[in-house]
Amino acid sequence: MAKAESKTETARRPRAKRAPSSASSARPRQARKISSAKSGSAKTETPYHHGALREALLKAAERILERDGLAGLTLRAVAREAGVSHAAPTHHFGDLTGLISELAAIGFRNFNKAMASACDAATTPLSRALARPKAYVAYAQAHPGMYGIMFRTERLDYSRPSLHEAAEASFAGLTNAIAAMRQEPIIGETLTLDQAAAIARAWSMVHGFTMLLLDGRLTDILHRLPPGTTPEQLLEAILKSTVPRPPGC
Amino acid sequence: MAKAESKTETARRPRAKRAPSSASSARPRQARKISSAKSGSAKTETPYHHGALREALLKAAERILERDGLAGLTLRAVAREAGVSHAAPTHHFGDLTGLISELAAIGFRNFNKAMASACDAATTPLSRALARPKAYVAYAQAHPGMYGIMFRTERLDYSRPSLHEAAEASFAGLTNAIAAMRQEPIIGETLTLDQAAAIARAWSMVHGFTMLLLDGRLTDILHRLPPGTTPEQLLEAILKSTVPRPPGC
DNA sequence: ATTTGATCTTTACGATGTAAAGATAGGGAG
DNA sequence: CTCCCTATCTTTACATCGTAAAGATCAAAT
Repeated sequence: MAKAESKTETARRPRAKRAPSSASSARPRQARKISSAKSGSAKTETPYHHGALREALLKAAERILERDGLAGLTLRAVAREAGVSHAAPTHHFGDLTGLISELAAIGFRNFNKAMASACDAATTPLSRALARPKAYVAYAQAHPGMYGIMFRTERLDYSRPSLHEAAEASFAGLTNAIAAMRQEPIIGETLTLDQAAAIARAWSMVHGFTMLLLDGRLTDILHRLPPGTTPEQLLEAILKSTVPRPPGC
Repeated sequence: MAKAESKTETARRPRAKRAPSSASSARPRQARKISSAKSGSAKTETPYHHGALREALLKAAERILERDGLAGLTLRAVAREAGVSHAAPTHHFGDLTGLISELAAIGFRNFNKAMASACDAATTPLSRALARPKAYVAYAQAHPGMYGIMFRTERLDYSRPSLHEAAEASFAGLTNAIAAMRQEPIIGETLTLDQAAAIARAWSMVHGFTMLLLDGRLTDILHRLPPGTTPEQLLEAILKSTVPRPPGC
């Protein structure tokens, strides 16, 4: 650990220890109150002392995740990035698990949105069938840290409604896509073994491919293909050899 | 963190600070020197002061991994379990990454052994085709902590020869199995897109299935199947709908 | 205007990884 | 046989982390 951060974490912010009314708008924090440079427009976008911290922390966490990766995402780092004390997040998320879960929920929502819009944009049946898994992998490649949060779980609290709903929506989208592809809607809560196998197979394959790709375990395979072959091409080759399954056979 | 371990880590072992020859065989350590209760058989299995620590640490790490899971596997916990000071592992593994990598190498070797013997035991072509993936998932279910170490990487140093070789052997086994199944041996270092797709698809599917299963993300699907359906049955259904691929079609 | 309660900061504690310096033998050089 | 050398292990120290508890601060309600 230790990332050459120096600065012994104590005495970071001057904070004007004992001066209740020194310069009226002394603005003790610096990283807050940035939007609406003009004074209040009767809407108080950032309520000065509190209110926007929760969103600010989530934004900061996402920024850290994209900049420093999963290892850099600590409670204290998030607080530092947001310009507040290291214990501030506690009141909003309770826990590191809480913050990560809430962040993962955001990730799932964006993830679902990306897949849905990719599906909508497709025209031919074949492209429709390929659109979802391709969007899946594309999202993971574009946001590896977020995908790691979402799936390399361990520290995720699914009892939180936001996370539960977002992840559930993701699973429902997959299930519906498979059902639509097989022209065999799902009845009630039960599944036939065939249906379950189709769903689990599709999910396993795409998830496994994504994990192996992000972990760099497919580079050997890619290097043994004609130079310049992209992961997307490999994925497409995999999908095309699996997806069709014409009624016969 | 904190697992109710109390004991402030200082002043753990009496160690007989200043008594060079108090009772001759004072046995300062307790967790070492256990084999060969009879005195030395001219072979000195455990060289009294050093030598077997490396293996002891790896054993301790594996024990912790199976008992407390991935979160409990820390350098200090391993040292504690082995009955040595918390800095002792440094000299043998250099790093937490070093220890985990070495442990993962052992895991890969056992993993490969399990799959190979499962393959050898199979008789019919169909069972041969199913044996490897089933053994794959079975190993992961039996040793989830170890599988996590091996694949939920992040802290793995593939430049270590032991890990590199063991993981490479695992990949080679998969590749050979696919090649044998397609009756189309691989020529040289290059792969056709079809071959690469077959390999990547097989690996992605089994790995993805395993991850989702270990993370509990397949329980919903399993609960919507006839009660009592096991993960193995689901896996078999998935494989049977994928593997055959008869020459036509 | 005073109190109240939510929000944020300080302070503190145990745990972790890692580095550096001190102790301890096992084994060779003289 | 004695003495030193080197690998091995222990102590000590430090920065960081998550988390809990107590103090400060401000918006708003009474």
